[in-house]
Amino acid sequence: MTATAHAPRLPLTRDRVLQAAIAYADKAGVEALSMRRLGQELGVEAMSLYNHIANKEDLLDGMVDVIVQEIEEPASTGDWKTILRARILSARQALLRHPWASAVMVTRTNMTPTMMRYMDSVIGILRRGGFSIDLAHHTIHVLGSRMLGFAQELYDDTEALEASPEIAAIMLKQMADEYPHITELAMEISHDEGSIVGTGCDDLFEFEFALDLILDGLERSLERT
Amino acid sequence: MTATAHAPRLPLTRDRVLQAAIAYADKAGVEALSMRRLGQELGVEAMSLYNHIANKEDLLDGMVDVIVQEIEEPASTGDWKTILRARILSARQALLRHPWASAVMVTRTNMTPTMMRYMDSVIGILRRGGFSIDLAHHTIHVLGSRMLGFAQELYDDTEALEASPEIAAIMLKQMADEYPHITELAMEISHDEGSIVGTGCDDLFEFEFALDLILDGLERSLERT
DNA sequence: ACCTGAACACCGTTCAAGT
DNA sequence: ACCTGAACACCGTTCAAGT
Repeated sequence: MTATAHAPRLPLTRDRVLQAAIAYADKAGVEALSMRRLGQELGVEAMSLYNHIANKEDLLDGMVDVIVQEIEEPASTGDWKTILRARILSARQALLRHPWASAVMVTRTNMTPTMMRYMDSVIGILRRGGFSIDLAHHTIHVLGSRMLGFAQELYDDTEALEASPEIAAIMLKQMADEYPHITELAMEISHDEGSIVGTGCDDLFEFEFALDLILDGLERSLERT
Repeated sequence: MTATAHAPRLPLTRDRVLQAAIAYADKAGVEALSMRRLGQELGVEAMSLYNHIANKEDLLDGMVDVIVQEIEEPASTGDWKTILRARILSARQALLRHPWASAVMVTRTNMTPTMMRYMDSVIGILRRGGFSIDLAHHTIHVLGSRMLGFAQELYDDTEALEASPEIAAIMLKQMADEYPHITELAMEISHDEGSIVGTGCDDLFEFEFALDLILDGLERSLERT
């Protein structure tokens, strides 16, 4: 079999498998990522992958691990609040590059070394800032997934506006009766978004609003000690 | 609630399907819930279910819907903060009865009428408390999943202590080098938990700490207007 | 109107067999 | 040591056929 027609076959490695999985999830979504398709992507049978990863859970753990490694440590100086804020917003940047990542992180139950290292560094920032062990512990709970740069957004704001404007207008009448407050809020949002190019900016505003509210609250807790 | 295979066969209804699905998830976990198994549970072929639910997504939507309906509206009077706090802690109670519910909620993208009604009532509490539309909107983002009574706990506290005490002690030495802050925190927690019966109480403490920190922050935002 | 059998197009994973 | 073919035990979903 001549190999000239195809690219010279690199040997499979764990890293190459993870990179291919991430690239595929980036372009097709995680829900489309199966062992068979990943094998296909690498020019290999699905079963070969098991020589480099234990199983699909291990694959997903590894993918998340790579993303967390991508979080850059901003060279910020200052108090704990400034440093932590920069670190979390940096994590958010890494997450935004991989839209599937937050959904997968939520399903992880195994701590990976990279994840441990990240959490350890966050706790370190707090401890050096004067947080007691207990307060640092509570902070981890308060931040939750926000520590990694994503929030548990229950539903998308824009969902209600997905229908065509004419249909939306009719639905609005019905909605206004049953859900007056949501309707009121949705209309306000749709006004706002008309005046902005894109919605990414808005999301950042909401994320920072929540983050700062929490950081301010923590600062008060710290001062109270 | 689930009919045994020998009982006289009740006609299948959407509600009976949802109740059976919830009961099965309660006892076996959602990951074990398949259309085939649910059919089995109801003494029926899996394909019959499609006469009452559109597909599995619809099944999960319906299950969540039932849980949200189970959230009791506490008859609390007072300011927005007291009322909202009671409502969220009541939501937490409903969620605790169904350990799988929060994981499923996180994957929902379709708003159901019951979900809309719940969110509308929360926004209503805020608006009556003097929140502007914008601040009410931000509040939804700040609360995120906490509005429904659960937090995005990234990893379980107790995980590090799952191994046997002897092995844990050896691991601790290695861990202390690589992850000093996590180790310090984990040891503090293990001390605390030794003095308490069960951990459910502790989880409530963390939940309330975070909730109160957020509510206090919102109160300050409100006063600033 | 509701339920079923058979079938389709997938999954993750194993294991003996090949190179 | 790594890769493959075949197979196992599952999935969700469809559709024509039965009652």
